[in-house]
Amino acid sequence: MPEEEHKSMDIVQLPTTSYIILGMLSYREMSGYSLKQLMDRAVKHFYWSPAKSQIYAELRRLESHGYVVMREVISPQRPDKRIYGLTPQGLDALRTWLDNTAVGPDSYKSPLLLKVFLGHLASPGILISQIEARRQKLARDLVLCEEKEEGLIDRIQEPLAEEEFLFPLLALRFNMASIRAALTWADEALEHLSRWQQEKAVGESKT
Amino acid sequence: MPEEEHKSMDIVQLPTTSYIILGMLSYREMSGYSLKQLMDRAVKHFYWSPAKSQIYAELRRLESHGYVVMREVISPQRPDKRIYGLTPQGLDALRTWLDNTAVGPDSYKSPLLLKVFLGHLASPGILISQIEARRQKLARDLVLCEEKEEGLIDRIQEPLAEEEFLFPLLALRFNMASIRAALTWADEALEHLSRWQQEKAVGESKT
DNA sequence: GTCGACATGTAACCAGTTACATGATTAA
DNA sequence: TTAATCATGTAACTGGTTACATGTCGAC
Repeated sequence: MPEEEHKSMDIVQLPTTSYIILGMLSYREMSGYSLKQLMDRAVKHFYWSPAKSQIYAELRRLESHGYVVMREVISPQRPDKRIYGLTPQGLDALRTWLDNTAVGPDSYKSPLLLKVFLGHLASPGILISQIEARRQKLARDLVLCEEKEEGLIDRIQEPLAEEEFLFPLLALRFNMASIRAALTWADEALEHLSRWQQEKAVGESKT
Repeated sequence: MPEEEHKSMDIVQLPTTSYIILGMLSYREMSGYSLKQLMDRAVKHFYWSPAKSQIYAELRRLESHGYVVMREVISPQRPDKRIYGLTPQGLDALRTWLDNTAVGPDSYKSPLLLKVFLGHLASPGILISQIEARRQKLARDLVLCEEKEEGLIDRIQEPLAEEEFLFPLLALRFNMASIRAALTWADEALEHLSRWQQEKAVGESKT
């Protein structure tokens, strides 16, 4: 049986970060600097935002693959800029990645949960205050999300603009759902832990 | 050569991974091999599980700090083992880290959410099937969590054992809350996306 | 007689961070 | 004058992965 040949010109394996950048550039061309700002606002919450030094390096790599093109903007007033734009090949690579059904697994790293997990070695009061601090941060984040959501919903009502805001809205809704779940969990955990703290205090006073 | 002297007095700042390992060794002494297995089962879900090569390297580093001690178990039948145990200094370092109120922020990386966010460039059918696949995986994970939860609740009822299982239970409950939130989100997202798919199909048939 | 569990490691590599370096403009 | 924002980068480093290397034992 003859082997099936798929001749594909330069299939390059890029890390996820590269595709984030290509994705951001699909909205509009941008400098490394503004890319960093956009990623801090938009993707940090469900993925992450690389250090600026890495963004600049990544842009140069993408350029070497022909996925983006650089254009220098020299200004007498402002600092010089390097504006990067997506090429057809870049868009193609991005689409191929998006439509690849193999989606990597989520990774969740929570130092707080780790401390909870090892709580038997911690000081009850400190553990409780760590969770309380987190609960407050979550509450603040939720408010920010709600404000952002309103802005998106307003703009989604405009005709012809639905597609542009549906996807960011879905991503935002995921964040909000996660935050609400974490808040509920924190309340429950704090109840358990205050009982534990009391029991521990009683146990120690008896000795 | 008396060059090798462990430096337990140093104020060393170790990566989180080191403290996970110290934490695992606080339950019982273990080999690198069984450490890896335990971490895959217990901490992978709310933190992550390093590659085995890293665990072995990390154990050697912890040993050089005097936080763990190694004992070789030579067996004629089984492969030789290196069993690592927590030292008082190691426990001390772990407790200090746990009680440090500066808790690092959670980091959440979801390639799926990234694909959703960039959904305007994706093929509707494929994006939907990616989310559906995820929903099924989440449902399976939830069942596994529920089973684990029952086991923990059973053992938490036993007197004197509460502390030992309260903390793993709290961590597990966090997972479950996150999974349930993600499932609800997926249902909502799939509804939105199927409407989008239809609209896109109508729009294209008109041209 | 091959496969999976047990068990430990090395070497090469890559991804990503931090600290450093430069320098203009604008606002307090 | 101090600080923030704009703007781009280099160098040194660390954390972590993958692939490779080595070997035994028990089960099918």
